[in-house]
Amino acid sequence: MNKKLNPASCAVDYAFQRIGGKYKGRIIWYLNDNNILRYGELRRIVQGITPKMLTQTLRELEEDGLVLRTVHHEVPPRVEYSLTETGKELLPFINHLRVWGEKQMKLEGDTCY
Amino acid sequence: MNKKLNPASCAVDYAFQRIGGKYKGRIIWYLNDNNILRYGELRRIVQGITPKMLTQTLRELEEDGLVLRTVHHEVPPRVEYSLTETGKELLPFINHLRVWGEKQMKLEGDTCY
DNA sequence: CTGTATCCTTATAGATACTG
DNA sequence: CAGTATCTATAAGGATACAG
Repeated sequence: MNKKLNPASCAVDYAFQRIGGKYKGRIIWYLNDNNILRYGELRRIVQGITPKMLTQTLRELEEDGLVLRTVHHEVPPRVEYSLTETGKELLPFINHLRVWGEKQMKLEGDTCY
Repeated sequence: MNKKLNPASCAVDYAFQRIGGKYKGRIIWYLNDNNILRYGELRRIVQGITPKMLTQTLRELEEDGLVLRTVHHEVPPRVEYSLTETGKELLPFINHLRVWGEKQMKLEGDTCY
């Protein structure tokens, strides 16, 4: 352990850790094109996600500098999420991956549930 | 459950499932540029991986059509792994992700261990 | 509305020994 | 050389109730 990986492999691992996980890709994708979404909107759009996972995922994305969290101190409270510039830099790749995924799914006859 | 996701989010999830996991990104990256690597070579290069995980990961990549496994029936046995055309289509994505990761690591002052 | 807290289940990965 | 098998540990995710 604690052996030095070569820089290339290390960065690949690093990036996957930052955008891996069950919901991060989807959330980044939903926030594309300067979408600004509220907590409740994300909760509906990211179907099946529990509040715990949504909060946890958003916090990680925020700590990693990919997502901006804006709190409006109103009653009832309003919290909006959007992509940072760093997060937006990932959009072309997410999109590339999405296109690849769609192609693969067609080849395999898979459907989305 | 069993609700239909919209196609875009579905494909993103699909793709992440296919290339997620702790070692898949690295292995795909190591097999770039038409590299052909033997089991033992991968075992050395993917530092810290156990034979169980290496085999498991390679099998999944093979089943997903990203990696080609070629068995040479010799003594001692020789098994070579390479990227399929489908797998090669992911290289730009992996590479961009790697560049992004390197940039982020520099910003944060992270190092590779 | 936007979360937390707690407990529980499942998925993923690691250690180690062994085989054709 | 290229794996398997078995067991264990840890991480990730899910269910549910509740709070500011």
